[in-house]
Amino acid sequence: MSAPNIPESEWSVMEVLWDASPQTASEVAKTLNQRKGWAENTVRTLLSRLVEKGALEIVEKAGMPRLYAPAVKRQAVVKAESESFLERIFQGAAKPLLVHFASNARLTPDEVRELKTLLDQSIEKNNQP
Amino acid sequence: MSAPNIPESEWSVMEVLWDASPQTASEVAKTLNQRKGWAENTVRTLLSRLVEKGALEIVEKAGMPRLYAPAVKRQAVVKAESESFLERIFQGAAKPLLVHFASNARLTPDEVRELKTLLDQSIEKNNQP
DNA sequence: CAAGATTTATTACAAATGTAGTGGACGAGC
DNA sequence: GCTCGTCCACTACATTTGTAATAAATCTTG
Repeated sequence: MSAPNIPESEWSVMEVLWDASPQTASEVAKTLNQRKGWAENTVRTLLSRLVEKGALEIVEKAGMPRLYAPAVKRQAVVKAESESFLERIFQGAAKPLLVHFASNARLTPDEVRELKTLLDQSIEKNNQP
Repeated sequence: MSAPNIPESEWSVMEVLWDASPQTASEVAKTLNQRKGWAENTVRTLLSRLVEKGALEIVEKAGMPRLYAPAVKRQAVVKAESESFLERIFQGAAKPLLVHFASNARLTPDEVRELKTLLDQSIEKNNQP
């Protein structure tokens, strides 16, 4: 089951908790009420669904409201989502994807330099698998 | 409404028609039956939904089965999906996305060269907007 | 033209998603 | 102890998606 599937609105909840955790439901709700105008119960529902699918975990504290925290690393979910996106839209071919984003991105010269370095490293890695 | 939202299974249908069009429903169905094992009616349903949302158009021919053809360019939909993905997963920041895919991709030296060239061009473009 | 084959339209139905409302449990004050 | 505000669990309900089946219209062919 590795990285769970996280639809858009649940993703917003994860963001909040990846930013800072653990938090209580009402803290998360407050944030998302401001950001998205969502009702408290909406956020609570999303929290529950995320717990069910193993993306969040609950920290119980005697007498205190529960605290929620990510059970999966952002990195891992980003990776999974990225792979599925790559598969879906670019048939798994990374190059066209990179071409697409490289052509459309507005990057600073520094960023370009960094990326070029990364690309070079990716070759080296390929040579010693 | 520019580029319509196209979920995964509908995307498979689009692929078939972007590859070659126009085609009849049963032609598309035959292809997808092989690729995915889908029933004819499943494909017909997806075709209808895609017509409804304006992603496909029907070419009526007197006495002949209808032909379906894309009403939106692959390019355009790829662009829209890419933007939404970038927004959703990488908060709209192209660099982290590129870093992610550049680090994980297995690219040939030729591909790397090509991408580096593209990156350089992206800078030039930035300098004369 | 009747019967079967093909095409099209309508309907089905469960799971997932977006977005809450209701009602009960529990602790803080009056 | 009763009342009010929180917190939590359960329920709700429309849409979208995945995956078809059924029925109606039409074409083909004996």
